Amino acid sequence: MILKCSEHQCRWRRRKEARPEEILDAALDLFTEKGFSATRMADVAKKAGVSKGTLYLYFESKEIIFKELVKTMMSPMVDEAEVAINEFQGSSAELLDKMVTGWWESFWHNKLSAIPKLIISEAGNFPEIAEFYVEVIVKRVRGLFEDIIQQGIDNKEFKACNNKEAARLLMAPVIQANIWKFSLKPYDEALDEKSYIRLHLEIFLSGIKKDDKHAK
Amino acid sequence: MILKCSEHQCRWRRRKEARPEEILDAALDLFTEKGFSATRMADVAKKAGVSKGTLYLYFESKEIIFKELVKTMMSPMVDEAEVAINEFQGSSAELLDKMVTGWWESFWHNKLSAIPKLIISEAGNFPEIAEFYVEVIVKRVRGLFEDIIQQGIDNKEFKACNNKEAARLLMAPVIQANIWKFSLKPYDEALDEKSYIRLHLEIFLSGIKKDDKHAK
DNA sequence: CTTAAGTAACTGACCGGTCAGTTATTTATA
DNA sequence: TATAAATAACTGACCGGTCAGTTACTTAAG
Repeated sequence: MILKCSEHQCRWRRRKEARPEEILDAALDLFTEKGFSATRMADVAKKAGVSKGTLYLYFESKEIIFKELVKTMMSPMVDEAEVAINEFQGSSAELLDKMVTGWWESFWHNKLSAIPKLIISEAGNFPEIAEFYVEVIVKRVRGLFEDIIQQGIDNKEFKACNNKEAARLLMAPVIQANIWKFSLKPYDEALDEKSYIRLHLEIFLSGIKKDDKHAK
Repeated sequence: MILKCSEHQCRWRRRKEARPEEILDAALDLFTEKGFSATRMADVAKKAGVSKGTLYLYFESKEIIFKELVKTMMSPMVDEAEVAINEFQGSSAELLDKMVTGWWESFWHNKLSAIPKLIISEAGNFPEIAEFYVEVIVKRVRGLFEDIIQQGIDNKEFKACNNKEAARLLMAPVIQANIWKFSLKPYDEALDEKSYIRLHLEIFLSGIKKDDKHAK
């Protein structure tokens, strides 16, 4: 019988397939905890259960690891949002509500929610990553909201207004809370995020909807 | 006649009084441009027109310089806001409008507006600074808005709602735009900030005001 | 089946460069 | 001259990335 290393005691195993994801996972955890610059490749290696040299067998550089995180792990989330919108039946207000509540919920509980704060923190020193993130994530997500709002304006559900500005305004409290979660939250007063978002939607939707025609 | 250095050519002059502010100014510029960690003390020294050693005659460490920036330059802005509120005559909605527009305007054009993004970026690695900032700036500013909103609720101008959440919601788009300005702006679509804030106030105030009693 | 030759995944000591902070020395000024 | 202010050379720790060598696994000949 052939005895593989896995059935013996051995210093390491060959696991070519599993390494990249394990390395990305370890990197995300450490980037989240310490930020990109302050994360040491030695620590990533240790957390991923490999040696430092192995990291460079799979990724050219620290920066490439960061970029790969955005590319391979975040983009799929936007795809999901797109699908959800296309399948939706109902008013624009209901769709916005569903999107914000849904996106919020799924994003808030996902490890990846640390990425926006990371990108913002490091944008100055890694312009390429920031540019990539804006093109691939920011503009796309915002575009979804812009379209829904424009639709609401067209069908007289919402007041006439600049839909691009409105989309940013709709997202701002969500993004703001997300960034806060990964920066000042430990030092600040607690916040009930669900209740916060519910109030946001109440105020925002009430503010953007056409006045009832019987109102003064 | 005694000829002072200033009247000769000389390698340097004694300027004990002027140094601290010049150093803080130089540091703020570089922190804004590169972030805290990526800023080199040698560059701060060069920009301030002194040698690296001189920095340490006036400040114990790089971190202390950062902390001092917040302490001596940002706090006075909160004082101003407090005064403006106390002097104001008018409705709560008008006061909120004035505060957001005014705070926005003055902050947006001030060098110090780079500090929030800096703090958020470095909060993980410099908890002491983050804690200090939250206590001295964040809670105080938010408190001002909380009070105005509560007043509006009490005098039936606003709907009953959680004033702490509402205060955060009012500030979120402003802070969000401020952070964006110092991170993703160079890579993102342009934004007319004045118009953006005007729309925010329209939607928010319209959303939080008590419904007209003749409305359905 | 056994095993020796071959391959590629993996390791970890090391290197070159960087940078916050220190100190021996020089210079401006009272 | 005395000394406070400022300099510039220096130190030592740190870290991203490299590479010569090691080991797990594969394969093919016997």
